[in-house]
Amino acid sequence: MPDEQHYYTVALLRSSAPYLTYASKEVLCRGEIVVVPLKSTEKEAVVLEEVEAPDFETQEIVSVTPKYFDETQLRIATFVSEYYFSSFSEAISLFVPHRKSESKTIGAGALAPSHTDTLKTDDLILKRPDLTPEQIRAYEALKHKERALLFGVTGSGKTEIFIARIADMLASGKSAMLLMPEISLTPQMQKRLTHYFGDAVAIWHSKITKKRKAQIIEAIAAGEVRIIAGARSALFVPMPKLGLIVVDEEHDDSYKAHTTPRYHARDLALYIAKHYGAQVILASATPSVSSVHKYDTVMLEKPYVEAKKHFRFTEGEGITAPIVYALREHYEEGNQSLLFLPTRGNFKYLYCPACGKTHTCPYCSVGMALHRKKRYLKCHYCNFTEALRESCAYCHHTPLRTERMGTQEAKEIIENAIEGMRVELFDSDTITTAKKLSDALQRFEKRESDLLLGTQMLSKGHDYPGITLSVITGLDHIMGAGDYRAREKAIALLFQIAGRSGRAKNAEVLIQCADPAQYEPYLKAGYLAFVQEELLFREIGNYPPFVSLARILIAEKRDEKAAKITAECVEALQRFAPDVEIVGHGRAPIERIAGKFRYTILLRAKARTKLLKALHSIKTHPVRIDMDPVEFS
DNA sequence: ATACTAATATCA
DNA sequence: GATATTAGTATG
Repeated sequence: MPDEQHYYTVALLRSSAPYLTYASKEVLCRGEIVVVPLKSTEKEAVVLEEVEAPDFETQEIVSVTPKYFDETQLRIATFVSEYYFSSFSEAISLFVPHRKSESKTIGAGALAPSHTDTLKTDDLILKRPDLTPEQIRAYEALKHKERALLFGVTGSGKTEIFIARIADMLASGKSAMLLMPEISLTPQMQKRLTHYFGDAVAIWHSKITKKRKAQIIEAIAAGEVRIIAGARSALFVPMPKLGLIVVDEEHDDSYKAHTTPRYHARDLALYIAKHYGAQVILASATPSVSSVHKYDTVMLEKPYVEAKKHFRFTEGEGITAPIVYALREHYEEGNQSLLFLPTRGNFKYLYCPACGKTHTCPYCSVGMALHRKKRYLKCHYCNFTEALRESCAYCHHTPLRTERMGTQEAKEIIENAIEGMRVELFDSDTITTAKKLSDALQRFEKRESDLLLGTQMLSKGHDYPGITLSVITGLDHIMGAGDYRAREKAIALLFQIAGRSGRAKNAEVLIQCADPAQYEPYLKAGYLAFVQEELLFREIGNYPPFVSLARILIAEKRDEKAAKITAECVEALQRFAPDVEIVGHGRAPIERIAGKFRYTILLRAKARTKLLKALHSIKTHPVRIDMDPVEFS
């Protein structure tokens, strides 16, 4: 083997360059990661296949690393690149490579996962949760299903059920994966998992250090770590003998990646599980409309504590008198409350009362958010920042007013209105680190604060004990977003926030909206009743899960160029009618971001394959393709 | 992706 | 006319 010259096509990692061919004296295996010279630098690349000597000049690979992707990873990456329209390189770069073990030599056959039978079952702490009769019923119902949706209201004990299934995996020598939508949810879950499984649990997400990740990979290979739990990226950790993937809070849109490849971690989990013969459990108190339609639902009905909830409605915008009254009432009774402000309404904008203009970003067609504390204006989309101005840029009128309610402003209003009330801000501006999160929650738990005031973050599954009042404002903004998922988003949020209160005692939920009739029926009938009704609308209106959608985004510096590309794509796509329908095309809701003019085309098709075929025909145009979009701005 | 090159705008 | 900025192209 030593002196012969071999040639291999490779895919550069973290690059969209085409496959390149390099020479090697050594025999290389498909999937091995090598270092290759490119221009004047060196890059990591994955070996694809051996080829005949090409008719152009080739360079020698620099070195072979001890890392490799297995055949399954390569195949899943191929699927991801084709379905989500990325290069193969971008798709394979999602995966965490295996490490070659010392004992194995390089050569054909050496790259199969080398640790299929090295899992340690003997010295493992194997505690199981005690399940209630209702939990046992649900556990038995989903035990033998290849995939299932576990539906249970907040506090019904879903977690114990999938922990029981994880215990089953460990007992039978398999491993398990648990996905959560947010990094901020991992500490709580880690605590619970560690209680049952000790060091067999590892947490994985983008904030885990390189060094720690290397340790984890080592521990997985040694069979010590058997459960990987974390955010989206945990899905790409190589787990030998994978038997189960749990997707907790499966309805959460955070599972959709917002950089290429724009995969949906829940959907991809189902695809990956099929390759490994693993079970999938999707869990949520507000399951997605699509999942209810697609998968067998296992219900978990009885909450531990049967709390009575009283729902009340109020009109208006921002912090109104009825909201203050309710907060004061609960405060004076010595209870704690929670107040939700919508993320959209969370930004204050500079607004001129004389000419009516909003101060917009010079590069984007959006208002610039006002950060009053630091006295500057910032664009939410491109991060352009400028000093706060006193007079209107257009008509020089002074003073300027602020529009919409921010958390900071709401806090001040409430603190001024209610003597002594201690408000804990709980939004992504304030809660920037894990420490700040746990501190805030701890202060609340120790009753050093009386009100949790925040945005979207409040709807995620953190544990807030002792809340007797939940106030939800700005639901109409979400309901009015105008895309096909607006109703689902609004109703799910309502149920999530409502579920945060009254875990321990009877509670009140105050909902600020224009039209209670849009919400009230479901509060009585339950979330699944809403989903069933929504499914009827979706079927009639031709929306997912009855069709597949794709969104094409065109963003160019020159408006005419963007318009031209859009028109060309529309023309090319029209040839695929009636299999593929152009739902609409034109300027994007946010017309300009970072100086680029934006257009979108929305496509719909009954057959996914037809949709993919149409989209692959326009791949040559400079466009971004978003399959199964969850955002439409 | 990114280094390199051609094209075009900017400036003394 | 030289230089800075941008757009386009090939990379093995």
